Amino acid sequence: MPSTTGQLGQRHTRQRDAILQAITEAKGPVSIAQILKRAKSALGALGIATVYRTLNLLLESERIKTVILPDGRTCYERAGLGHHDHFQCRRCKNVYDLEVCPLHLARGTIIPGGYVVEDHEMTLYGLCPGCAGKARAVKVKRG
Amino acid sequence: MPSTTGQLGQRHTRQRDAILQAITEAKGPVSIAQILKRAKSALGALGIATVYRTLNLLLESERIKTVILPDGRTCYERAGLGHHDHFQCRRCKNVYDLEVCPLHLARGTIIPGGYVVEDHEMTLYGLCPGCAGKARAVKVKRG
DNA sequence: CTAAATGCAAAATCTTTGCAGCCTC
DNA sequence: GAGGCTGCAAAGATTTTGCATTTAG
Repeated sequence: MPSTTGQLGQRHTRQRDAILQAITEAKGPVSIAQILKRAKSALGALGIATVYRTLNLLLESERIKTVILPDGRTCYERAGLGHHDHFQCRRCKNVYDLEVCPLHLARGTIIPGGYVVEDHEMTLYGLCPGCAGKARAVKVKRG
Repeated sequence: MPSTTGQLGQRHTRQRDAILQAITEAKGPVSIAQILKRAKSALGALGIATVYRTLNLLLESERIKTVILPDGRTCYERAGLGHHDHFQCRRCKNVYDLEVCPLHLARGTIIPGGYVVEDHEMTLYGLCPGCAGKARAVKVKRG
């Protein structure tokens, strides 16, 4: 008799643990390569097919979301964070989640051109706190 | 003796014409598939490899730019338009260039979290003027 | 034990490249 | 006419799928 738990026959494995952890531990969206690297270091070995299959499972069960950055990198982040924009540092290339949305535009606002705005996705660029500090230090050193 | 015109031996062909035209005529970024379809209808036949090669040439000579939308679609638009955001209609799925940037944030502003903002890329979502009109008409019809 | 998950390798996509023939200039 | 351009098909890169083996429950 088939299971009726509604769990769609999902099992708990070391691989799935490590993959989900690699995503949830990050401060922002992470790429497949980053996920594979992190999870591999925790497991020793891990097939790329398992990563893709697990990501698709996590996407279907809405525990993670896909984030495609403007540079084309496909990344993943945990779901349920609510709306937030992203920030990519030009120096260290890391991507961070922003806590505040700098765009103040109410849902339904009509902007020039006659577009009715419902939503947006944005990536900001510049220097993250760490790299901004380093850049300042270099300037001071140089005089 | 090799050419010294600096033109890197670029020739004017029907194919390149049609491809560039497909991009410059659009109201916003267009995908490879759209470019191929439009250019093909103007030429009769066109190899996909020629499209890719021509796009890379146009990118190198900075006559077009790549735009990767948050849904992962790789599109192209003509260069030299200056900063602008994009708007994707949720109804007709078309992507338009916006004339005004709704984000008022000066270069160098430090936002919560300590990030120094230099720049941004944004895609807004909602209804384009045409689809907003149709949506209104449907509502009226229904009472 | 049983069915699901993994890992390999093969398949399916999308993009790039090599090469023979074609077309600008 | 010569060299760049095109189109085909083969090669790469990335993601998905099939199948035998392993493993969770």
